[in-house]
Amino acid sequence: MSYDTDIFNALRHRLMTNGFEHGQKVRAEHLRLEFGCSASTIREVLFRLSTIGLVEFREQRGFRVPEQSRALIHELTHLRVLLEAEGTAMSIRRGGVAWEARLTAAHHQLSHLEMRLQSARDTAPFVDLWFDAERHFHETLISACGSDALRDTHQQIYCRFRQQLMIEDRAFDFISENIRHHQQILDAAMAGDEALTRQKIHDHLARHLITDAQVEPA
Amino acid sequence: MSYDTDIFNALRHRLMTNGFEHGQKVRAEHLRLEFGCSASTIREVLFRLSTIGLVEFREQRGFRVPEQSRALIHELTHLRVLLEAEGTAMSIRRGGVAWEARLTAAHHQLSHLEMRLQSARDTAPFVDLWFDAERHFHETLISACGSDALRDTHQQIYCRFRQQLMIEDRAFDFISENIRHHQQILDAAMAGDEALTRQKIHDHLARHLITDAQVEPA
DNA sequence: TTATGATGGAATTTCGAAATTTTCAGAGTT
DNA sequence: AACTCTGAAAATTTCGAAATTCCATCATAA
Repeated sequence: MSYDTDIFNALRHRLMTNGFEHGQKVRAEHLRLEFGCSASTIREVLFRLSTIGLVEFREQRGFRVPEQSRALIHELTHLRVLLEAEGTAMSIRRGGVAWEARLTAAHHQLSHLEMRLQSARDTAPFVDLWFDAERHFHETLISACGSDALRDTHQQIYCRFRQQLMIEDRAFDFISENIRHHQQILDAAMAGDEALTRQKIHDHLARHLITDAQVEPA
Repeated sequence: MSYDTDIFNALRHRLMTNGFEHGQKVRAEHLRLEFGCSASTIREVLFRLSTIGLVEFREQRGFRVPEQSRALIHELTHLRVLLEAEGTAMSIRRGGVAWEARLTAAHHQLSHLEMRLQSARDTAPFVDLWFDAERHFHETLISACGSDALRDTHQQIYCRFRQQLMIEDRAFDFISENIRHHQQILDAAMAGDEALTRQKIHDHLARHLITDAQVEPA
């Protein structure tokens, strides 16, 4: 495995979880020391991350983590619903039993974790696990869509979405809501009901959308 | 303007038009000589292009232009329809007169060019102009959608779509069809009919989709 | 003839440093 | 107090070269 790809994945993960603060400058010089490689290598990785929007690049002023923004969260959520609903509908049509099995497994793992989270006193040690399980469930939803392009695009948007939410969003505040949503998505998908599945995916993410009421508060 | 960005745009344009053949290796060493910069600079740019899918990267084996593939064209078309129809519907809702004016202007330029193309003996000198006009029209369609994230994503997909089509697709073979399609999209959008506009955008791109009949030819 | 392995040239990846630009703290001015 | 200037420190961008890895060619052997 090459250096480049390792560092890319490490930084991507850190940017999606809580390794950086929004708006913080990402100093290539510091990362160079941390990873023990040269500035060029770090720079390559940061450019790659900037192309998918995980860091912003300004000439002569380096890279920085995008600011958190309600409007951007709304945009990314909208795109996620669009891509995820479409991909899941395609999976329903062409996934077959193998996909249903994988989806059931992914949901089982996720819901098991969420149950434990619900009754845990200290949720901190679960955060990383939950993060992976939730992502795996949503990736599995679209995994049988048959379009790598759609999956890649969805992954880009999902990464940015997570990055935007990470600090504000306390996963545990909405655990019981999430459990219900995930169950509904699973049920609708297993029943082969495309329209209902689309609806449930939308409902699951709807709280991140800005409604007209919020834009123009009477 | 920095070197990096210049080279990035130059290569992106070349990859979208006809500067490279599908599957061809992109030798950083050669580009280094051509652009008169160092290998690292070229490498940075190629990594950025690889992140959006315009070149493929394999460790220790450099970069190459993606192969042309019917399946990929189908996937990219599908995504384009999804994003462009959604973005245009949003533009219809919130674009207002300013957007209508811009769209009319973009369409006028495009159709004027297509008329001349239709009657031209040698179409070669028009290709670049048509390329820009067509892209401008489609970008204008979604320009008032209010979501930078959607616009960025659409642009990525559009670039890859163009790259896949460039060699196979002889623009002039479908000029009269395109003229009709563009007119229908414009009319539906100006009439404020979201559903019809979505339909017309789909129809416009439908010939790049693989139908069931093609997949399983009796 | 086919397969295997060696070899040299070409392309890649990474590095460290030089050149350029920004940033920031503090001195001086209005 | 607010503003500008200045110079040093820090960060960036680019470069050229060293180290590594691939690839085509050819020689050798089964």
